[in-house]
Amino acid sequence: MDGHSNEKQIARKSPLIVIGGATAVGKTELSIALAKRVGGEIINADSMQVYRHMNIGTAKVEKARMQGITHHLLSVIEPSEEYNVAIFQRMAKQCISEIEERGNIPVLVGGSGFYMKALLYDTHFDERAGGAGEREAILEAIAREQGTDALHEILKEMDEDAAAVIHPHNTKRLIRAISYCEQTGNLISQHNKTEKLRPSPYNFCYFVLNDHRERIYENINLRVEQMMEKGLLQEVEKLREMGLNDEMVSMQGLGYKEILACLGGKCDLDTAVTLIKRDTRRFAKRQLTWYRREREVIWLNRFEYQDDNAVLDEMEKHLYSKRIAVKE
RNA sequence: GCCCAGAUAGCUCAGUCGGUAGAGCAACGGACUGAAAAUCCGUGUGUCGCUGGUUCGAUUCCGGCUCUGGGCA
Repeated sequence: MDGHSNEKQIARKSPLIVIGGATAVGKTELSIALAKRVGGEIINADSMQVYRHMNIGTAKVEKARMQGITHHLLSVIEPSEEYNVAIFQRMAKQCISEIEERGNIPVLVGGSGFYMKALLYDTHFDERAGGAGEREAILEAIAREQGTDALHEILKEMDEDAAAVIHPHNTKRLIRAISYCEQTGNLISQHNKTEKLRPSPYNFCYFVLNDHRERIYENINLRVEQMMEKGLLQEVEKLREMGLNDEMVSMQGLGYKEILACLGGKCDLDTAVTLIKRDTRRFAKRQLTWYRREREVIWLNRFEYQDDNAVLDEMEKHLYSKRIAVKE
């Protein structure tokens, strides 16, 4: 392929800027600054910031810090409502087309790598294989009564390749694989194989903001303290009064599940805070593992730059080379 | 100044009747395709304070030194 036709192809695809990175690394501020520079609108790719009434624990941006930049998919779902990758993908795609109509650039920002990947590579989600239903409940009961190995055996009968890859203890994965096969008649291993090869429909730049691990951990510890000062306890109390409990997906968010356990008398507040810090650190580590595996990622190590402006300059260089957000 | 105890993983400690070492917590690595801030898997990461001596061989025994507790002056 020669340079000319390559350029033509790039020009045909929709532009998309993606910013990922571990929690508390500084994505929010940087993304707003970039959006200001390139004329962007931000789409939130965070599985917890979508919920309403969950502001302190999710470190959601306040209106004042947005500097006039439009943010999408923030506080748009009730904590009792269902939300997952497929829903996120559908909503985010809608956002992208609206942003394009306005002549702006979509900037996908968040820490949920799975969500970002689903949008970026337009992963196909079969409508027949929905979320948690009766079948899932039955499979869960089997796991409880007969052990997860029983589920593994069931999957082995249906999809040997999937069974070889999913660990016998990973109940969630096993249930998903089994119900996918049952509901669609297809093999999940086959589905994953084809989705992996799907090219992105976007002309994108995928940035991952990073810093020294120690620095990230310091930020996390500090941020959790600040959350407590801002009234995380009261926020969770309010959610509890609204009737939310630890069964709900939204209440499995970091900070929420620990405080909820504390309110339920399972531990004291100091222990809960320590656990939030530790679990958030572990989460950051998992996020990094995810991004490390992603191909086509542009790593931005904060410690290699003078300041945020230098980071932004670097980002613009990459955008320019892809003909994204080029100013005439 | 003298006496006693201790010094082993990032932390708290165990142990080796002399054959280069574990436990808990913390940490680290990985997987992930409709719960993803979820779920699951894997890994000890160490000059056994320093320095001489005895010994085939010392983290272990002996001497000296340093540091940290506690006690007596």
